Amino acid sequence: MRDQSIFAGLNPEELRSLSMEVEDIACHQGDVLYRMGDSARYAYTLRAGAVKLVKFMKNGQEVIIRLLHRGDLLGFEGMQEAHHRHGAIALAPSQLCRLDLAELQRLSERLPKVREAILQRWQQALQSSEDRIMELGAKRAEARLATFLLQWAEHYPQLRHLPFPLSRPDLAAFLGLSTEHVSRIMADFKRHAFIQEQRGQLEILAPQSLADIAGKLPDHKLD
Amino acid sequence: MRDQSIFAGLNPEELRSLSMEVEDIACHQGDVLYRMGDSARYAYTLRAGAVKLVKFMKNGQEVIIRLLHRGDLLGFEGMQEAHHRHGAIALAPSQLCRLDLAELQRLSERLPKVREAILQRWQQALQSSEDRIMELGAKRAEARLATFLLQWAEHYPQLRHLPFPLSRPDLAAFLGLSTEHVSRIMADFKRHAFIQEQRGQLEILAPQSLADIAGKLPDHKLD
DNA sequence: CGCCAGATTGAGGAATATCAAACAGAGTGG
DNA sequence: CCACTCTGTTTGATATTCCTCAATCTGGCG
Repeated sequence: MRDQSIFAGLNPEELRSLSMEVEDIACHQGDVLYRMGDSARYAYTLRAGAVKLVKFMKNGQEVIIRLLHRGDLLGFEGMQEAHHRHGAIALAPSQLCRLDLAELQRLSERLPKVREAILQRWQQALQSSEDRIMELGAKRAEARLATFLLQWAEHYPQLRHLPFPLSRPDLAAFLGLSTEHVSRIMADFKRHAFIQEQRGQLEILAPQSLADIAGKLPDHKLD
Repeated sequence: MRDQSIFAGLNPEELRSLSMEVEDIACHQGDVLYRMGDSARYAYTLRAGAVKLVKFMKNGQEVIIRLLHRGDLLGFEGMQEAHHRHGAIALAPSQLCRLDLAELQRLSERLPKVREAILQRWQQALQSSEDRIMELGAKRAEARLATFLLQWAEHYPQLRHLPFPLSRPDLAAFLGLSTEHVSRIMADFKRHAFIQEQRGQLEILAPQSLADIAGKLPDHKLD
């Protein structure tokens, strides 16, 4: 993909060569990797597929805290806290590497390179959370969705036949909107031929138009 | 405060004893510590006062990414990135310690304790960002504001005469609302005698009522 | 006293949620 | 191969939340 160093210090081969025990895991759509509050024994790297990190509000409403793609890390909060801070659920058939947190801890104390890699991703996570805060705090539904679609596409080399395993409720839980509203906007985007969708595949037809909407031009309504 | 270890590994005395150069800095309300995009030479610890980290949208709208209190760190993104990711502005007269990032880098490589301390705070920052995502994504204005007031109060030992240097636009920029809406809700809270406000000081009169609202009980309107 | 910036209030409108109903598509059993 | 059901999506009508714009108010300060 875009960044070969994406696994630097944390790719399975390298870790195994350091006598770290790395378990390969495959899971299907909907599988729960861990639940929020579970005591944290393992961390994971996502090798293929997609995973959502979720929390729930008191009333049971689900909120998606982060979406993970190939190369992302999850469960690493266990390096500092005893329990997982979110639930992790596979959105699509996925492959992961499971790392023992205790071993990882030791390794990271010995190897600056591993430390660096973890810190790097941590930084990325913080960055992306802050971006979300801006999106949620300052943009309207259309703009949020447009931004999201473009960002999603960035994780793939092409604009056509993108894997898109998110349901409408998932999108809603990520964007802070109602399912119906998301559905309406997606329909709008399709009517305007900005995107196309079929059986879990997405195609970005008019990235520029989406980018315009994502920028939230004032008074530039769809129509 | 609540947590004596809050400066662990990063209090000025300790750092100085490690032959780290630590510059004490005092600033007044409105002072800019650094701007977004500035090349990052220094990091800071906030010893007293309050600071906001801000970003701006293309249209110029300000968004407050994080609010910092006594003991918080800022500018540490400079350990991984060359430039500051946000602007930092003092909300009140504040005192800080300025640390040279290069020195800090060296120190953290040598001393696990310092590393630990930084990592700890990083985790906290991520945690609080994720909490914000939930707030912004799933709660209504009233609930957001109520939550915020209670969280603000948590940073002080008492519920009366809390320093509260935030303007209405500041609150709005933090909560993702319009100034007017914030003003209305604050007025509501005062009318219901949940809070009281005078000259930059806040008093929480009915923490439980605020907590109820923060929980966003359905159908439990103010009235 | 008069002035000014920030805060409040009001009225109207836009954005979004809610509730209910219709719809589409993938299995499934006949 | 065709209904039939089930789940997820779309659509519609309506209510609510929130924003915008304009006007008024307040408190500090020259």
